[in-house]
Amino acid sequence: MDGRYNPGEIEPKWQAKWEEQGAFLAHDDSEKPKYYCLIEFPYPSGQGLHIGHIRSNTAMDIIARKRRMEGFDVLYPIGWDAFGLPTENYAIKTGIHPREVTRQNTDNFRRQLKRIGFSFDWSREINTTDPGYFKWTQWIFLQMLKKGLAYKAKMLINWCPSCKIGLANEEVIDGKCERCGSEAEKREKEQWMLAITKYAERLHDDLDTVDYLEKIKIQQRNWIGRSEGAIVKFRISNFEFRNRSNSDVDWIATSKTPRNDEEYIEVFTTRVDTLFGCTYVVVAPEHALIRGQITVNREQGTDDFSHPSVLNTGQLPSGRGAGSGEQGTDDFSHPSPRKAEELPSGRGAGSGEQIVGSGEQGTSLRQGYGMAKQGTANGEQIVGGMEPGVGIKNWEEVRAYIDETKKKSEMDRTAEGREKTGVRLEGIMAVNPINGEEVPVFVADYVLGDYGTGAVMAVPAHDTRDFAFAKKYDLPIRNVIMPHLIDKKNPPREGKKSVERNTIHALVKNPKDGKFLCLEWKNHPWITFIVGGVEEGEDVVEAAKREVLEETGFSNLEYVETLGGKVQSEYFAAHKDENRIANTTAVVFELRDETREPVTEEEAAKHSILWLSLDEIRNREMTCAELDFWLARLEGNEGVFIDDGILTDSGTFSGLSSSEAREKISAKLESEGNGKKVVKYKLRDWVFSRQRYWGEPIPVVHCEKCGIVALPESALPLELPEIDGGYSPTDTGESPLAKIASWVNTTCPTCGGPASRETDTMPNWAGSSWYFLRYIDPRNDSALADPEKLKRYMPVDWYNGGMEHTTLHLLYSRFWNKFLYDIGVAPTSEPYQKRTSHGLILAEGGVKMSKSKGNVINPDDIVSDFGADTLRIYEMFMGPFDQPIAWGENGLVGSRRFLERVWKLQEKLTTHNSSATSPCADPLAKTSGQPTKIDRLLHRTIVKVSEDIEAMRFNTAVSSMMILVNALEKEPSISNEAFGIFLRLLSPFSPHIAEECWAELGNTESIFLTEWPVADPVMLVEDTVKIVVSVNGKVRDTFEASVEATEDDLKAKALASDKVAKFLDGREPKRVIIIPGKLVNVVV
RNA sequence: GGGCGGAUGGCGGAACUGGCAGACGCGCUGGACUCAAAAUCCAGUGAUGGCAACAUCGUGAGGGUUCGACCCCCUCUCCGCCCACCA
Repeated sequence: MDGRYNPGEIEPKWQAKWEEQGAFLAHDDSEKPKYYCLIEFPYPSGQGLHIGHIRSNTAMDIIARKRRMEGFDVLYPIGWDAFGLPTENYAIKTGIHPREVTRQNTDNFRRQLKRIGFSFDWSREINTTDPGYFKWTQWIFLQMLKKGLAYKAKMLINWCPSCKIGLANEEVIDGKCERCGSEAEKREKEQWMLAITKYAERLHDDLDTVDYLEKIKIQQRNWIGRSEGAIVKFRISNFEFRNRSNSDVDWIATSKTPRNDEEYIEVFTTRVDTLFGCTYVVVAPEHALIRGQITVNREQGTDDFSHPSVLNTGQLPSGRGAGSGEQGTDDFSHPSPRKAEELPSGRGAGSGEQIVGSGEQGTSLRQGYGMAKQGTANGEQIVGGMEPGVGIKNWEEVRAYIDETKKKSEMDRTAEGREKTGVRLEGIMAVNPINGEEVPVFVADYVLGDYGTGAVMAVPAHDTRDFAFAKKYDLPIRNVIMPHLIDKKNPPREGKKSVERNTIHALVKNPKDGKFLCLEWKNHPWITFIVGGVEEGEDVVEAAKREVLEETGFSNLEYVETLGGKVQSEYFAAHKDENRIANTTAVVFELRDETREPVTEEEAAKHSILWLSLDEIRNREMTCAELDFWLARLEGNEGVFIDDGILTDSGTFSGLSSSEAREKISAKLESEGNGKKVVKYKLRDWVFSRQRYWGEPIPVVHCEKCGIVALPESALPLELPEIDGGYSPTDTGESPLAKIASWVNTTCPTCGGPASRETDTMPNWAGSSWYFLRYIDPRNDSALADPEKLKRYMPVDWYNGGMEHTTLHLLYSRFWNKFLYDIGVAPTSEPYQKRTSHGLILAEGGVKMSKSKGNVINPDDIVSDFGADTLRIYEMFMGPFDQPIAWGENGLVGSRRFLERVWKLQEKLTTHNSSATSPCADPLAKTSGQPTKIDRLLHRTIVKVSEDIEAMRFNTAVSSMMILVNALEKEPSISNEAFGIFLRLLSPFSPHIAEECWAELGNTESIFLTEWPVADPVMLVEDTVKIVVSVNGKVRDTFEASVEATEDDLKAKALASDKVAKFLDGREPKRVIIIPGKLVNVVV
């Protein structure tokens, strides 16, 4: 060692050596077990490497380096997710070819990453824009097309009328075009779709087989949105057929359902237990019943119930002529894309895409439309059928409503407090199959056309949305679920008989002072409202009035309201010596005057009258289990009870719990052909088209004769044509590719006739959906990757990335991998064994770093000023890895000082630079003799650092190394062995300084070829421990004790303490709690 | 509205499974070195009271469980992220 720590000198030196030695290459033929570390490959933006990239890359670099030292052959690859909007926009602005921009940016990123000293296998670098790469992206698309997972459908896209281009969702800010600020519109366009919904169940269930952070699993599950429920068929009465004749298809013949004059609305519900409370039915504006339009490409393949979501008569053959007989027959409990040969047709609307602003950090896996926006139109083509509004008498009004809905922007539909609107369909009624009751039918936009069946049974008593709608349109509210309570004060007693009764609580208010009439019982310590039973067939209000009169004599009451539905409570009725199951209705009255009739002596003997204000009721011990419900409802929290409970007024199902009732009611419906249990997913198919230049061309042509024809695999890669100048999309919203006639016009691979190329390109999620496979065999020209190599490396053992990618990217890539697994390409069903996430690095002040704010930190500056090792260790030390953290320069100084101190430790080495052989071959070499304090600390540090790395607690790992260095500094001398062990612990964090010091120790071999230190158990055993003595839980003293000290020893020693004696103050300890090895607590 | 996460000194953050709150780092204060400064080193650093030993208080607020609570339970406030009329 010569003098000062100079990272500017040693860092490039070691980087060059490692590269020269191929130190971090993965070996396909290695004997060692493999370990595949993956980070999300960056989008090479013009802004250069973000400080956040360094944090996540360093974390995985630490794991990769540790794994190598643990004897694994590690694959830690890197590449570029280089298709994407910023590059394209830059090209539009400057006219520079995106390929050139990409080249410059990747060069810069590569240079920056290499300066940090990451142990990437650079020989496997990939780039999604490289034809040798996207050849296989296109190939996968063709396989999906073959298996019927890729299809075309009409979709709404965001459209800027001023810029005349389609906008990705992230380009629409608050409903406006990001660039020009004009209001974005929706425009219908035919789009390529990928049927990810066919994999919904497996994507959901297989999460059980992988080791992802729980929060990631939760997000994935929520996104997939599995819900169990039931389809219920409501027959439409008064339905009038019209206009069958003008259909150009024989829909009757192709309709799978036996035709009769009954038509149905099918609703999806998760709460079939509330079916008796249904007082109307609502269909979405998009629903076929009111569109009255027959559509194709609807639903098929995405639903797992036996009937389509619209009128049975609406069924028509799909556009491909496959016949709608197929429709609905797919059973997706075991989806097998291998079998799915038909083009599944467009269930058009997609789910809400969320673009999660990841800033420039994290990775580029961030663009595109993602899954389609919710609430957009179904991909439908009108081919004939009924005329609009069949059977609907107020069709004009209905159509006006629908038109209005269409005009509403996405914003309006979700903003403005979401007041519910709708129109009743006059002339038709729906029949509730469980009780034969006719209920009205509405169209309302609070029902979504693309979820479930596009129709709901409305149960206002038990659904807040239905409730709001029912209130507004004055529809009946029927309570059929009772909350269930057990009275805690008088719980039911075992062995007593149970009696179920309908009861009332009368809440009688005196308008003079606002107080309520209560009863104070004489033989029991009770205060109650006026309580009583409801006679068979008696009206609850009448019953309540009667009870008030009988018990108190007040006779002139005005009925105010009934407080929601019944509440069931179980309690022990001491005055009757029996358990009661009381189904209680609360009725509110006001006194018109204080007229009182005489009360029988018997009643008068039982209780006396008490007037209590609401506050008193709340504070006094009322004997009323239902009190909380009554108070809430009195205060205007209307009686919508949305939880599970006990059924009431539900025919033979009354008395069942909600969950029992769901089973039994759906079983009954199914046995009668009126419904069945189903599972639904919120997940929508993936909109896969972009009207952009800088993406993978979709490798199909449109032939006048043959329709959509896939390119043969031999024609791949289909490369982008050169464009002079304009990379802007066309005025029509088509991709810029559409402008290049020489490229568009081609011949059909099937018939040789004229054909035009598809001009849409793929979203840049495409390239990132399978890149982890390509790393394994990145130069293979004849296959996506060699199957043997795939088998060696897959699955990815550890994949770390940002939470912003847990829904879209993670789901897309799992989907593609599963598809590739199904067609025999990928060796594992799940691509990633383990997934963790990092927190973002924010700018100082906790805001996002952005060019416009001028608060972007350039890693080059930090490396120049402090060194890569300092930057790395600081980013690990600054805070918990999984939490967002604000950047601050302050801590950097401390990290640099730490490395300086490490450097200086070399001066204390006992055998400085004296040996050419490796003095630290065996990490446990020096465990003989009496372990010193330093030995023990060293070995504890080995344990701490090892464990912390595995748990990604890098901050505390660094802290424990600092503690060790602080202690080593105080030693007069340090053994080479001890220092060597420490260097190995440090090496994954700050590899250059560790390697340099290691070489200075006289080692000729890289520190990364040594083994990861293992702690000697002997060194971890302490012979004395510090025992804390507390009195009443407050620490008063401590003492050293042997680890073998018995409880009695500890107790005696603790009680002998002067300080304890002082706090005992002569009193005898009541109790002494002894936790061996830790503390003694004296209780007085 | 729903889900997830968070709140600890002047600051970033520690605290295993309920057992000495504030590790480690930054900053600050004092000292050493220096003509001086930087760098480095040493000591101190939660608040309050006290010359001090020491005592009391203290982990967003309020309750509870416990011998003992940053940690578990209940209620609430605030912050972040994600989703959001999903039947």
